[in-house]
This record gives sequence, C-alpha cells and structure tokens, in this order.
Amino acid sequence: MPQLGSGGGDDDEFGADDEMISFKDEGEQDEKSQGSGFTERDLAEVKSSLVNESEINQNQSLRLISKPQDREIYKGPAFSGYPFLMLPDPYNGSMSPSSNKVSVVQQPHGMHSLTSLLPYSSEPFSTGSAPLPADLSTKPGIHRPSSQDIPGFYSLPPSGAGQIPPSMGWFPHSFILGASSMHPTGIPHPAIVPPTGKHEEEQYDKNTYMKPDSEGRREKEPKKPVIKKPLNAFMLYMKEMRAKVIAECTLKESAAINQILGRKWHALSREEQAKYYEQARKERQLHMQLYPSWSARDNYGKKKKRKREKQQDSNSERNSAMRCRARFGLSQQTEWCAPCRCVLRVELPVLRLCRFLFPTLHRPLTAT
DNA sequence: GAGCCTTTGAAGCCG
DNA sequence: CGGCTTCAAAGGCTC
Repeated sequence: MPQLGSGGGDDDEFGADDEMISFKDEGEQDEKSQGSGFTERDLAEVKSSLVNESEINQNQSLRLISKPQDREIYKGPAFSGYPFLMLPDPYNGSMSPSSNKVSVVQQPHGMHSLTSLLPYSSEPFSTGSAPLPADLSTKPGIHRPSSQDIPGFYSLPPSGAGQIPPSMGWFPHSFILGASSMHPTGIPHPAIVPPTGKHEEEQYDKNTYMKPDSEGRREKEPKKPVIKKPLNAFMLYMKEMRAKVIAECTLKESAAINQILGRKWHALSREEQAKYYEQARKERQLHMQLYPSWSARDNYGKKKKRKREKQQDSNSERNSAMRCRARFGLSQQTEWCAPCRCVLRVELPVLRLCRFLFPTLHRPLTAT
C-alpha cells in the first residue's frame, strides 16, 4: 500500500521533501551534477516550485489521452470533486459520493454490520503515519472468522428492500440470482458472478444474470460461480467517478476515461484517497469473511493472457517506478521522471524543465 | 465475439 | 524478499 506508506514523518505536502533523487549506483549522479553545474538541491527547489502549479494545471493530464478528440472533449476541472451525489457511506454512516454504478461494497442499509467486527479504525489514516497493514487477516492474532461466524451480514431489515435506493444496484438483483450466486451461507454477494465471461457484470446489473431462455443452463450442470477479486481503492474510485467523468467529457471509451481517472486519482488529496483505501480494506475484509477459502489464484487463467510484449513494456515502466518509489520510500503520488531516472512529484512542465536543464541525461530508458 | 486498451492496487508466483 | 504477472471494472474499438 505504497500511498499510505509514503512515509513516516513525511510532510503534509510533498513539495517540501521532493528532491532530485537519482540512482547513485547507476553512475548517474556524477554525470548529472558535473555535467550541469546544478546541484540536486537546486533542481529540487526549482521543481518544487513548479509542483503546485503543475498540479493545478490538470489539463496536463490530457497529454496521456491519445486521441485528439479526447483532448478536445475533456475540459473539465481538475477534480470537481464531490459531493455530486451523496449516499450514506455504508461503512461509517457518513455521506459519500456515488454514481449509478455502485460498488459491491455498498450496503443497502446504513452501518455495515461487519464494521463493528473489523479491527481497524474508522478514521482515515493520518498523514505521515505508518503504512496500514495490507491485510489484517494475515496478521497474527487477528481472528478471521469463518462465514458461520458472521451470520446475516446481508440480511435485510424488515423494510430493507423497500429502502434501497435505485442506485444501490447490486443488492436488489442479488435476490434473483439464484443459488449459484449465493454464498454457501446463503448470503448473496456481488462478488459471486456467473462464469459467463466478459459482460457478466453488465448482465448482473441488468438483472439478466439468469439467461432469459434456459436452454444452455438446462443442459449443462451449473458451473461453479466465479468469485471475483474485491475491488481495490482505485477501482472503487473508478466506479464512483466514471459516470461523472463520462458526463463531463462525453467520452465513453474506457481506456481514455481511465487515463483521466488515473490523473484525477493522483490529484486527490490523501484524505480523499484514504476514504477509498479504507473502503477497499473493508471490502477485502468482507470478502475474506464471506469466502474464507477463496484465493485470487482461483481466477488466474480465466482471462486470456495479454499480448506479451506490450504487457512487458508497460510493466517495465511501472516496475521501474515501483522500484524507485520503494527504494526511497516515496509515495505513489510521486511520478516517474523516466529520462533522468529520478522520482519526483513532477508534472509535464517539470519534465520539460528537466529536459531543458539536463539534456544529456534524457536518453532512452533502457538502462533502467 | 474474443481480446485489446488503459488505469492503480492487491495478491500470487517464481527465482 | 524482490520482481514480475494477473486480475479487478468499463465500454469502445479492432480483428
């Protein structure tokens, strides 16, 4: 959980601590300082002064959008934020934004009954605190009850169904899913989906999980339902914000939307992100409670493998950044300045400045 | 119609 | 243990 782990004692804002951090053992350090006459501190100061500006200028995010029309279309504010549609937070009762698509973590009624069982604090993580444990259930001494220990997690209050707002998408149709989407405990849960492949979620949402004609279903014995991975913080954020971004920029292509959402995600404050990390953690906890024997491995191989080369290229850059962040204990909110192999909380203007100041450093990423 | 694209985070696998 | 891979959502797009 790198974003939470950025750092003991780290600053309230990154700028102060942002430094030009290079790979000293890669021979880059000397070249950089000697060749330019600038010290690392000099550049860090210059960059720090630009960080805020670059963050404000969120239109920079458009550089990642490949299609020209996308750049035209997306002119929304950096993060218009929420509330744009407030719904009770199922975990703490507070208000939280939502969209027409609702995360699987959402409960139809107020406080999640599991919440009281969960050992973590309801507070968002505090700035500069130690990283939150990724998985409390793996920590020694923390009880991980079996599903029998948590009866009635999804049981409805007498008037429960009638109180479900229309946007609480997953719950009502949980009732019509049939036994195949029931947890052994009898608790319906949206993470259980039929092994129908690509559009299962859509079918799920449209209450068409069970085939209209039962021809296929009748012949084959029911396949084992697929239990999906719990959504991580970013996925929860995407689910919430997708509709809003689509409305803002009129884009529909998910790849472009996701790029925007990725930028918005980075533009979120720690507190805002913390909300999603907390939700994701509760989601994982709930998932573990409901499906104690489930493993992410269960779903391996269910998707076709992506094209090897492309994936490796993509992963290579990601991993470079990950390595660098891990190495220096930096937050994910830092960005990878690939050319000069430093990690900063930089945006395009800073990268441009970096290229301008240190042209000799900006060569292909192959050495990383 | 299957798979790709694109994002971040979590978890599994492997050396 | 570090690095890499896969999957999670989404919907337009390509082959």
